[in-house]
Amino acid sequence: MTVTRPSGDDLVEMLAALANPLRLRIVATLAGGRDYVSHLAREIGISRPLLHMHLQRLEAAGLVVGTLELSDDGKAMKYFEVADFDLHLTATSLAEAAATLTRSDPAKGSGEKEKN
Amino acid sequence: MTVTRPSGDDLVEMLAALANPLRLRIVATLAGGRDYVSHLAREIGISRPLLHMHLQRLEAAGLVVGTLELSDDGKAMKYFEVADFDLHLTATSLAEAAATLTRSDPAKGSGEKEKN
DNA sequence: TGCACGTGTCAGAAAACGCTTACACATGAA
DNA sequence: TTCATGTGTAAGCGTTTTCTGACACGTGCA
Repeated sequence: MTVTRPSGDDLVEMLAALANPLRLRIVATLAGGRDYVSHLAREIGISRPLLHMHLQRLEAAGLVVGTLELSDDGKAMKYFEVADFDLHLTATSLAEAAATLTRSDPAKGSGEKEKN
Repeated sequence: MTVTRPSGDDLVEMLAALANPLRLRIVATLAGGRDYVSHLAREIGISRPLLHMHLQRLEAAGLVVGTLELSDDGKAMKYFEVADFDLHLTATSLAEAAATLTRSDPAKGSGEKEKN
């Protein structure tokens, strides 16, 4: 498996997505096999809207992938599975990522168009 | 360097500490050498109280270490340096960590004393 | 005595986050 | 038609996070 090397902003988003016990559990459960939203919600023991929100965050970070499929009885099911990521976090690897950060850099002033 | 393998709760705390552009930049700067709070605040371009708060979070997560020292002219200086960590994040490694989570486990009910 | 430098901490506001409840729509089966 | 299943989404609310500003204390030096 190749090591993922995201940009600074992307890394922050991925870390923020993983820095939550519920979302960590969601990824862990999906690591055991793909599942659809309603069933996964029952499996973990949380409400479906809440799971929906967390899955959105995980998918936005590129950690899980969702695909809308049609079951045999014609129902629309959204299946999720974990993406193929491999993050390596070290002081030096973080320094490399931080060098590519575009937002919140008071030192560089407002180089970019950052609607902070 | 040995790979750090924290518990689920500790991992969440470490990830939360890193999931912030400013704190990522702080770690990156400290990776280039130890520094004391006031100087580091000027270096990064943020206020000292704000940096103080971020350093507290990073230290609580075990990512940086602070030591209070006395300079030659008798001033109390708090020097910070990065800790020696090496996190490896994979779907399976996250699953292992998630298995040790103690908080927010609706499936297990409230096994622990969790003042949620 | 006053200024410059270091430390720490507190109060308050704006924004983001986590969660519940309720609503909308679709399908197949009783 | 009604129920059970699946989907999505919006409103509301309490908590946490993030940040500024002001205060406290200490030392050395002009």
